[in-house]
Amino acid sequence: MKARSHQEDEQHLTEQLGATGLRLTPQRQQVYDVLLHKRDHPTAEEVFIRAKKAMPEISHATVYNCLDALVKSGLARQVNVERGATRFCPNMVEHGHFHCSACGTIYDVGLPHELPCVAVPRGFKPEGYDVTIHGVCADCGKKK
Amino acid sequence: MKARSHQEDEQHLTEQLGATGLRLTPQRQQVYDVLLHKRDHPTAEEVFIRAKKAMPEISHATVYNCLDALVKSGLARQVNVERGATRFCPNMVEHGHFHCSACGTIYDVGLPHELPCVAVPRGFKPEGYDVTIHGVCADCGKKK
DNA sequence: AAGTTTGTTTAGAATTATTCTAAATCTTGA
DNA sequence: TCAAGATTTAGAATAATTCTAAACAAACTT
Repeated sequence: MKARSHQEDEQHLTEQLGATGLRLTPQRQQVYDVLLHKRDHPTAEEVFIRAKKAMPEISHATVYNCLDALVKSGLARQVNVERGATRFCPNMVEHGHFHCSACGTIYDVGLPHELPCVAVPRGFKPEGYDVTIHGVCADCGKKK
Repeated sequence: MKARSHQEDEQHLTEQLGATGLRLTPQRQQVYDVLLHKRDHPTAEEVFIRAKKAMPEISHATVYNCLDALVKSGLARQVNVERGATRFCPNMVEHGHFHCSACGTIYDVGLPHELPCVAVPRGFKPEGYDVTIHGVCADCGKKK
C-alpha cells in the first residue's frame, strides 16, 4: 500500500470532494481520519464517538453528513452485512468482506479478478458491486 | 423451476423448520406465503402489511420472529443492499442482487459458478455469500 | 385426560438507527 | 463588504428493530 503524507492526504481529500462539488471541512477531515485510523468497519455511531475525542463539539448529524460526503466522493464505502447499523470502510481497493457470524467482526478479503463478469440482464448498467462472505473466522473456529 | 403442490409446500416448510427445532405455525406459513406471492424483496414492514390482509391479528413482533425463523431454517434470505430496512427473499437458488440506484428496485441476477473460489484467509470457514451489484436498471436507463 | 414444559404469539414499551428542522456559522465570489 | 450558498449544530422526529410480560398452544408425562 502506498503511504501518503499528511499534505498529500489533504490534497487527495480536497480533490475527491471537490470533484463531487463538496468542500473539505475540518469535520470531514476528522471523520475521514477516524476511518483511516482504525479500519474495523465502524458504525456511524462508533465514528461519532471516536471523532468526539478530537473534536468534542461535532454533532451526530454532521457525522452522518460527513460519511455521506465521503461515500459520494468515492473516499469510503458503505458496508451492509446484516440487520442493524450500516458500517463504513475507507479501503477503496477492490475487495470483499468476510463477516464472522460468531464474533461479528468484518474482515477485508481479496477477490478474484474475473468477478465483474456477472451476467446482468440486457440494458442494466452495473456501476459497482459488493461481495460479502458469511462464515466463521479463524479465531472463533478455534475457540469452539 | 419445480412447482410444488400446496401439500408438498407445507411438508417442505415443516421439514425445514423442524430441522432447526422450530414448528410450522399458521403465522409462519402466512409470512412465507407472502414472500412467495410477490417476490419483490419486501421489508419486514411490508411483509407485516401484506400478512395482515389475510391474518389481521398478526403482530409486528411475530412477523420479525417468523422471518427470522424462515431465515434460520434456510427458507429465505436476508438482503441488505443499503442503509435502511432489511429485505427478504424466498429464492434460495444461488443468485445475486442488482440494486437500481435510481428506482431502488432489487432484481435477482444469475451468478457465474466459479465465484465460490474467493480467497478467504487460512482457517476461515465460509458458509455462504452475498453478491450485490449497484447500478441503473434498464427501465431507469431509458427514462433518463 | 390433567398437569407440566416448552415454544409461540401478542400488544405495547423500549431501544437503536437515521433523517429532518431551523437557526447559527462559514466560505466564496461579486 | 454583502449576498448566496454550503455546512454545522442541537434537538426533535421518524423509522427499524428488539424487548417484555402475559396469554395461548402444542407436545410430553404420568
